[in-house]
Amino acid sequence: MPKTTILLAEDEPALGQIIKESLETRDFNVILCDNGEKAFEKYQSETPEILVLDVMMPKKDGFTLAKDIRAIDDTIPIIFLTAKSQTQDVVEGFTIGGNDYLKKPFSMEELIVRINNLLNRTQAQKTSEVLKIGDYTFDFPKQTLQFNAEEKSQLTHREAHLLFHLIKNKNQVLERSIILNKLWGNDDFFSARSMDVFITKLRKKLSKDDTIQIINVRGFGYKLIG
Amino acid sequence: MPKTTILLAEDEPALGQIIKESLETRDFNVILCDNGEKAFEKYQSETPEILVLDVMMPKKDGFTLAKDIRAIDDTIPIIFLTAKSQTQDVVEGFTIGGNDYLKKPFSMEELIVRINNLLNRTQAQKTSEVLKIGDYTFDFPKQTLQFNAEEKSQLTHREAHLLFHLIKNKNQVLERSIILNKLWGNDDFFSARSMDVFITKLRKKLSKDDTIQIINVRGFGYKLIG
DNA sequence: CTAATCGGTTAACACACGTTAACACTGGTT
DNA sequence: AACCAGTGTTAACGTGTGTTAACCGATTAG
Repeated sequence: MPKTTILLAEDEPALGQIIKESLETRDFNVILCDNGEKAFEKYQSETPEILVLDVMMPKKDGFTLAKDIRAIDDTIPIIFLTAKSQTQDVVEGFTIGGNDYLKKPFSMEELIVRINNLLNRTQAQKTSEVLKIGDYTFDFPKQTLQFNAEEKSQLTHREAHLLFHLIKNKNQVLERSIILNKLWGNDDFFSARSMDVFITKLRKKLSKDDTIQIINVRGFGYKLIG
Repeated sequence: MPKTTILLAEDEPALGQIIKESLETRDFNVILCDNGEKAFEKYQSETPEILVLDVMMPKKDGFTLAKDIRAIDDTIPIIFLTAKSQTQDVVEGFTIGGNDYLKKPFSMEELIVRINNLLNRTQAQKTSEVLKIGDYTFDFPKQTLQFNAEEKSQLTHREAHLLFHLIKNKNQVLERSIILNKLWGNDDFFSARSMDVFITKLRKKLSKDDTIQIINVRGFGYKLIG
């Protein structure tokens, strides 16, 4: 999974560096700018997934910057960092529309929670992980498998993950060791036998559509065709 | 109004006493401990509203102490007192979930301003914790759950806390041990079985909207989807 | 051809989790 | 003091999931 890119605009160097480093330990990719104009340039060149903007900045303040970016992109989540002197109603005007704000001083935990909230919300609306394979519909997050308009059947956690990887690599050979390491954390004898059992289970659950098959490639892995 | 209780952990006796006395003149109730272990005991027995922790202490340092307390309570404000002015230490403090930090030497005025900031802020944010999940509206502070426009049903304390964490981690797997340590304070057999009961209760109360589900991930935890 | 290896299938098993009810504890009411 | 309602824990029993074992056929190396 590629890292999520955050554009951070904060003019106070020490604080900006602290936030940047903390977010990087949480596996985000952070671009730090110390004024609004630079931030606008970076927004266009780097296409970040989310913006964290200090309100008071030289050259171009956070609200103006947000307005300019909103004119181009009206879905990207924005979090404002405001000093305590900002009046309540100015701030609240901007909280409508997928935005959020944080009063300084704030804890990193709070910021991270809000970033994740906004990312999840927009992600859930963008790409729900519903995959189609033959006459089946597979909902990975809900772990359900539906044949045509028949009743949904519930898959177990392991079944769902295994099927997910097979579908993602449809019509290609998926190596045994790769699956084993991803789902079992190792590729020893017992895990391998366990996986065989799950392949059997999936074959059974996918047997209603005979155009799709899980084919074994001896010594290498499996290939889902359909 | 009852006095606000501050837990102060500071190993240098002279400094600890000065801070304690000046805070008491500002009408705070101060518990002073000279090491991290004592502080943890006092935290449990006295339930303070805010923590002021020296980073370098014998027995248990401030960061470790904060980590242990955060496992139980993730809302209590924490202020770190640090002699080391290096950025890395500050970052570590923030990522644990600390709310603020002060570099030594600092003025009492600074400390008091920050204490008041954090107390006001967390109070203000606690009252607005209204979360949406599917067709339900969950009011965490009021412990109510409402389906569409139907009448609100009252949740118990445990139910509300468990649901809160599930919603905060919506569409991600929430580890059993994390929930158990946060809500029960341990993760032994009996607490685990107790939690199972509450999961059952929540599933029942959330059953009116069948797009949302609490899915179990065997051996890891639960995932709220919707 | 034979032995060795890999994978397929089924069943047995251990244990994590689900569900319900009984129980203990608390705080309030009469 | 006796009672009651509400809350959370413990107990008992049932179900589901994933691992292991056993047995088998298919494929391939020697």
